[in-house]
Amino acid sequence: MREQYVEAVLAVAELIPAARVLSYGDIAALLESGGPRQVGAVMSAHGSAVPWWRVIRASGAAPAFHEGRALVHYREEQTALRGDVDAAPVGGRAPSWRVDMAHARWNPGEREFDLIDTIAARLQNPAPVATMSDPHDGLDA
DNA sequence: ATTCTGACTTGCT
DNA sequence: AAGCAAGCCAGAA
Repeated sequence: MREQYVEAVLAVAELIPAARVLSYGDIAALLESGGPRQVGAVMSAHGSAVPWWRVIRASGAAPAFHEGRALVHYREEQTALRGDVDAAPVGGRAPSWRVDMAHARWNPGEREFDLIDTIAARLQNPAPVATMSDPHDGLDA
């Protein structure tokens, strides 16, 4: 997967405000590139440095294998949740709670949307900078 | 080139 | 509401 893609996904993840979330699929859609699984792959491998708990499954379920740590953050940020948060923190079974997507799903404002659009554009155009006024016609070599 | 796999989604029981 | 199958996208074996 291109390094650019990783950067783009992480960049979007960082834009998500506290107490709000986006699904893997949402991010793929915003970037108009790849799919939910690609975004998931990026988060899995490079997500540790960003607010990864704000990128979840479309169902509202927290990232697989990280439900516990995610819950800590949700409580901290007062993210809207549904279900029995206090019930059985037991391993094995799936958590009995979910993020309330209807209320916590983030809708990028015009400003953020532009920013994301720029990121998406850069993703498809490898070298958007410094080329337009540059007199170099062909890439020699 | 083919097959397997996964921090995913959706639709159908 | 919970489980299952199929679809999907890309990287790895």
